[in-house]
Formats: sequence, C-alpha cells, structure tokens
Amino acid sequence: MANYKDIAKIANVSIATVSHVINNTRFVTPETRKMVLDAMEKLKYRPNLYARGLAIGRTNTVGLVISDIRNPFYPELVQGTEEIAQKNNYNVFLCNTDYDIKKGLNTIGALISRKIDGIILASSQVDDSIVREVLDSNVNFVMVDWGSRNIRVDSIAFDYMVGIEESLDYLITLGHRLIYFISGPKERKTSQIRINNFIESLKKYNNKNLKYKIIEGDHKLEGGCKAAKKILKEKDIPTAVMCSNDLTAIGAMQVFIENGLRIPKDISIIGLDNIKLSEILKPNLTTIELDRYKIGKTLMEFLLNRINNNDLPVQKVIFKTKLIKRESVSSNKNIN
Amino acid sequence: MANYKDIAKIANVSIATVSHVINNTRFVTPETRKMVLDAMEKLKYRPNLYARGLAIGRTNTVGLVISDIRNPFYPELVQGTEEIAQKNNYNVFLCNTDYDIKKGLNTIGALISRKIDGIILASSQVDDSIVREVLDSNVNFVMVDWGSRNIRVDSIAFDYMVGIEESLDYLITLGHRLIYFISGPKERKTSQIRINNFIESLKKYNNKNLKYKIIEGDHKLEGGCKAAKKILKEKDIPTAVMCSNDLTAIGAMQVFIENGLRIPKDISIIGLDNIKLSEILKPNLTTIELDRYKIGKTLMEFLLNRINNNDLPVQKVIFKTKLIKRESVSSNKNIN
DNA sequence: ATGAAAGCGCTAACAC
DNA sequence: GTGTTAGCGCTTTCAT
Repeated sequence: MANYKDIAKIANVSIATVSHVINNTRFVTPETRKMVLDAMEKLKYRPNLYARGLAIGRTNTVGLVISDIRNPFYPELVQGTEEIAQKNNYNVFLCNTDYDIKKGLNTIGALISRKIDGIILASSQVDDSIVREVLDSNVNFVMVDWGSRNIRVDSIAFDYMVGIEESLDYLITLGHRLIYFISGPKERKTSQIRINNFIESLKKYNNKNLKYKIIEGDHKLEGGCKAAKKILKEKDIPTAVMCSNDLTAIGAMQVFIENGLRIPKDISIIGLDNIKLSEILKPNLTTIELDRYKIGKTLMEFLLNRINNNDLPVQKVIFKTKLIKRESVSSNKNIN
Repeated sequence: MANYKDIAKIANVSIATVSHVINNTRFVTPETRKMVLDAMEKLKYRPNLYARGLAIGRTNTVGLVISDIRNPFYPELVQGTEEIAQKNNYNVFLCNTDYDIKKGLNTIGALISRKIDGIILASSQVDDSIVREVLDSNVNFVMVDWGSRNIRVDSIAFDYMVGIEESLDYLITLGHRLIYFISGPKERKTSQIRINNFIESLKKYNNKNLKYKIIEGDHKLEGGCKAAKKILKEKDIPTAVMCSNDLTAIGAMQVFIENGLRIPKDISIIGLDNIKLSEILKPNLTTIELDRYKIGKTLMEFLLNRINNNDLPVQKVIFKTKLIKRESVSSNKNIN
C-alpha cells in the first residue's frame, strides 16, 4: 500500500506537503496540490489511520459495548449512536459481552488497547471491576446506568417506575387483583430493578387485597413461553400478567392463546419496550415504552461532548417510561 | 498512558526486554521478567495496538459490513462471525450501510484506512464499485454472493430455489392455485433473486392452471402489513401467500387475522428465514429455513483461512434452504 | 541474557 | 510556499 513517501516521490514534493494537502493544514499552490492529488489517485492511496492515530493521539473511533445484539433492545440503540457518530465523522466499534462480566472486561481491554477516543457502556452486565477498568484507563466514557449506582459519570438512566405505576394503576382500575410479573433473569441488574419497581409500586395499593407473584423468565421469547406454562399450572390463574420486556410478553401470550385462553378477555398482558412487533401482533400488546433510538443518540451526544471538552460537568438524563394502551388489556371479567 | 519506556525505566531494563516479556519472543530470566511484570501492573499498562499494528502490519481486526442491524437476518449472522473471531483472537468491527451504496463505499474506505486484516462483505447493497474498491485495496475479503456474479472471490451463496420449489410443491399438492408472493424492495438484489426463483419454480407447473401475482413489500413488518391490505382489496383473494422473509409473513398474517381471515383455513402463509419468532407465534409460521448463524461462522472461517494463507484456492459454499412445515399452511378449502 | 537503534506511516514544529 | 526532521509506541535485527 502506498504511503506519503510514494506520493511525494511521484509528485516531486516533500512528505510534509503531501500531509498538508491531505489535511488542508497549510497553504499549497494549486499546481502543487494537483500534482499531489494526481499521485494519490494514481496510487489509490489510503491513509493509514493507525499511523495518524499514533501521531496525533486521536482515532475518531468510539467503542459501543452492548450485551447481545440479538436482544431487540439493542439494534435501535445502536442505530441511534451510529447516526450521531456518522454526523460527527466518528466510527463505532460495536462489541458484545454476551451478558458475561469476564468477556466484558476483555472487550473493554481490547477497546482501550485500540486507543479509541471513548466508550459507551450500554451492556447491562457491568460491575465495579468493569467501571474501575474504564476509569483507570482514563478513556472518555458514558454509560447506561442500569442500577442507581450513583457514580459521577456521564450516564443515562431509566425511570421504569412511572410506567410501571401507570400500568398497575390501569390494571387495578380495571378490577384486576391477582397480577403476575414475569421477570428477566434474576441475576441481572436490569431485571432486579424492574422487579423492585413492580413490588414497590404495589405497596400503594395495600388496601386493595392485591396478590402477586414473580415468575422468572429470560428476557427472550422462550422464557416468556416457559413462564406462561408455569402460570397455567398454578391453582389460581392470574387475570393479568406484566412482563419485564416485550419478547417475554409475546412469548407468554402465544402460550396462553395456544391453551385456549382469550386475550384480553381471560387474561390481560402488559409488556415493556414497545418493540415494533408489539403494535402489529394481534392482539397488539399494551406495553411500557422505552425510546431506544433516542437513548442511543443521547449516549453518543454525551460521549462526543465529553471528548470535546473534558471539564464539562457530569451529564445525566433520566428517560421516563410511559404506558401505551393497546388491545392486550381489558377489565377483569370476574368482577363485571 | 504508560508505554514501554515507562516500564523499562521502572524495571531497570531496556524496552527490547519489555517487548520480549510481553510477547514471549525470547528468553528472559524469571527475575527480570518479574520486574517487568510488576512494573506493568504498577503502571496499569495497556498495549497500544496502533503502534503494534504499525510495526508489524497486522491488527487482528476484521471488518464486517452488513446492511442494517435492525434487520433480524443479521444479528445471528453477526453472532456467528464473532464466535469464530473470538476463538481466533480477532476482533470484529461491525458496520452498517443502511442499504446505501454510497454509505457502503465510505464504510469500506474507513475499514481499509484502519488497516483491518480482512473484510466480510455481507451487506446486500454491493455493486461493482464496491467490489472493485475492496479488490484494489488488496485487503483480504470474503463476501455473501447475493446475486450470482461469479467473481473469483471467496464467498457463500444461498440456494433459495430448493426451498422455494419445495414450498410451491407443497402448496400445489394442497390444492392451491392462486398464489401471491410478497417480495422485498424490488431494487435490492436479494429481493430480485427470490422473486426470480419463485417465478422460475412456477414454470414447472404450467399445466396446473396456476395464477400468481407479486406484491412489493420492504422486508419489514410494515411492508408485510401494507401488502396484505393490498391483497385484501383484490377481487380474487389468493388462498396462499409466500413471503420473501419472515417479518413480511408475520406482518401480513396479523393483517389477515385482523380482517377476519382464519389462518391457515382461509389463507395459507409461508415465510423465509425461520426467525425464532416464527416458531412461537400462533399460528406458527411455515417457513423456509436459512441458517444465519452457520453462515456467519462460515464467512469468518473463510476469511481467517484467507488471511492465514493467501494462495488458497477460491472458497465457495452454497447454503441450501429447506421448508419447515408448521401451522400456517393447510389445504385449499375450496377444493375439499 | 540483554540492549541499542532503525523503521512502520503519519503530524507538526522549525527552518528557509 | 515548501522542506527537514523528531517523535508517536511498538517490533525486531544486529551487537555484545
């Protein structure tokens, strides 16, 4: 592959001139410039970003760490980050952790070694070791705050509470008294929070003689199916089921339908995420919305701000959630 | 950030020794080695892959170019490539082209400038300009051959024909005579091929008095919905609909259900992809399977082979497709 | 068993 | 307006 020296030779100039033509960093007479450009063209020159990065200490690349690209939560978030990145002439290095802290550590290490300009930590498997790793490296970073760990780091967080309260309110108004919650994998922070928010919200209705139960899912279709099968075996089948994400809700819904339950007549269902599918499926899914695309954009904006100005005060945004009412919920027929 | 010089100073050795300890490239006495390791630990040393890449000319990074991460075709493919990459100590740089040739060219350029060791071109928006760009750069590469462009490049291709023929055979045996096909966006190679394969397959049944029609979709849920609405307005509603991918089929199915058609009783549906959702949805989707995970693995294996041995003969694999029979198809009630 | 130094491709300060 | 050159962090040949 051609380099400055090759270009310089053909164009009969010094490598400094080549550099300045390429980067527009000082005046070069149109004639000289043309010689250089022609030589580049002829050699099909491609800049070597490693060399440049080494020389100037910046790479215009940022790392985006997520848990699992197959989880429909992420693609839109990724899209959001990329859009902003592209506008600002940055490239995004996407990395999966597969929900594995150790793999996450490796990933972070690989990114740091690549001297990327910043890291977006959107993976939900983040423990102190990972955060420390990133902080130690002094690389710019922003993160999704899945718990409320309250570190002084640029971050975005979710307020599930609003949406969950709204949902419960809705269900209770409709007469539901036995409400199940299908959670994500219990070891994941993101599941725990949603469970806690659910339980917390229930406390407001102490006087209503409410009953609930948590069934563990896996945030995937399969887990929703399995959980639904478990629910069908209970002696008291709930009249409403809330789910930790939409995939879970959709999986559960299919199993209920398969077993002759009518939705929402026999059983109401609420999801969380508002993935595209949930509004198209019949019956379409009542769900708590999370704007993943906007979240992605915000994360990247935060990171670029930070890269451009390191003494910015800590940036934080909390994304509110809200209930989207669709067909999968109706009043509890038993009280009508 | 610490570098060899810092380590060398603390450990009281030369930078050459530091390098050899880190890379295990020559013998170093255990005592010296320990000094170096301690110094590294103390400084929280992180290798600079740019500098290393510049020095040795390899980066252990490959680029994976896809069309759109939100298209469920890709996540599993990505997963497959990453698994193989990781096993071989490679990292993957994932890039979207957003179905845009120009963006694709930029992406390729960015990858080449990053001196990645190879490129997997799995985006379906590939024209000659892109292929030439990659070939000119001399970077190792493998591609998904969406058309049959017959270039001498490592590639994998799909034989949709088998699966489509099998599907048509199945439908026709079941008595269907008016069969619609909801395609992807017509300007995309990948859509065109499936359409052609569908039409081609139909020719075998010239004597059967078959009728068909192609409706354009977009390979997304929305397009499936829209196409189904169009179909419902036709004067002769088909008894069977084949779709260019599963999302399309699922979207269409929901619209049919919404409009009171029973599936498969009133209308049979066949998809293509076999995404997870299709086996869980009620009624679950009969579809043509494509093993995206395996495709991803194969692509990365091809690329690594090529990187390790450039005079390998051209590698090619054709992935067969096959029909997965589920609930969304039954016999044409009109002939029973 | 270890060190000195050239060189990978690029940038930018300094010189003319 | 253009050229020379040191240096970014690392690898590796050649010495010792």
